[in-house]
Amino acid sequence: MAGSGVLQRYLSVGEVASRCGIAVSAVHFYERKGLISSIRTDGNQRRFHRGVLRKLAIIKVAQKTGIPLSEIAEAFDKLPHNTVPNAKDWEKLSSQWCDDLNERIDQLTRLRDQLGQCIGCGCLSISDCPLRNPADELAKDGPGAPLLEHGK
Amino acid sequence: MAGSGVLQRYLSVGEVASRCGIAVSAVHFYERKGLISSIRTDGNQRRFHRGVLRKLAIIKVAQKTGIPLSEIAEAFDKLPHNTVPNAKDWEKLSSQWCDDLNERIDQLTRLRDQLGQCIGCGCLSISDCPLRNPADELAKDGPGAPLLEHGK
DNA sequence: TGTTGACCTTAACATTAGTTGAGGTTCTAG
DNA sequence: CTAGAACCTCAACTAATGTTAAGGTCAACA
Repeated sequence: MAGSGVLQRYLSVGEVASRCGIAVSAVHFYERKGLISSIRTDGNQRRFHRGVLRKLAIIKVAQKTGIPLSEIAEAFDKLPHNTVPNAKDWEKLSSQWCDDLNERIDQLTRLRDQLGQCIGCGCLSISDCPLRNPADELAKDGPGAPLLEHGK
Repeated sequence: MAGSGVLQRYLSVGEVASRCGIAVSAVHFYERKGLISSIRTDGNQRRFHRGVLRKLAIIKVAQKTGIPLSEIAEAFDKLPHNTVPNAKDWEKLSSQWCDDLNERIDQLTRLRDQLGQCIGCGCLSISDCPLRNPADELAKDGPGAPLLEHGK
């Protein structure tokens, strides 16, 4: 085990991976993308500060909400200090992502309602739907699908 | 213009693309993936039955709900007849996808609530969070991230 | 008939988020 | 000290969803 003190100061890549429930290759990947960082031993092996666990936990949550890694990296970069995110940082990040999440939920909810309406009205399938031009001669009005723009 | 009768029976790929608001390359792509089909002119150009517009509208909606193309293709394949989806088909497809959508919304909602809780409790950032082992010595209990499993 | 825009195929590229394998080095336990 | 586990790099591959480019053909209008 790397650095097996009573209170380990540094973690090997394998330890980080297993403690976070992700693959070693994913840890490497996140480091390449600049999301986390490490120092090296004399033998060129990575050693991670334990704060990386918090970062990885944050990454996992953000990913679940649908935030791409690039944005997560950006958010990390914008933190005032370049160490481990503290409580205040986390609050900032998470409430921002919570907003994003709410917006995505709203979008999907609107879509669901629209879909529900369209199941009833049959606008996708029946030619006399108010939104669908009867003989499709609306086409000359220009491109773009006039369908399913109910709620819009 | 291809087949310029008073009531066009067949559409060229460009017409289909512009009427659906998608790129020609996307139409080709969907055909390669088996989602739509066409016949050919003597000169080897595609001609699409107008029903393809309905199919493409359905594809667009399904994609918005997060259904991958492979599943859309599967759903199309399972339709009893192999022509254009009719009202009943559409109802079946859309209500199924509506269920999927609802589930995704529920998932995201649970995540949001969890995130909201964690903003307050600070479990990701503060070491005395009930879910976070104080000195991280819980690690020997095996791999896996113990964080953010509140609502689970 | 000539020109031009729309079309054809095939292959390569782009993006996101990683995984897998080859070939070689380091670390740790016995 | 040595075997084997864990680590290293680099390149290639996966999957989904398309786009772009190259090189060639077709068709419609004047």
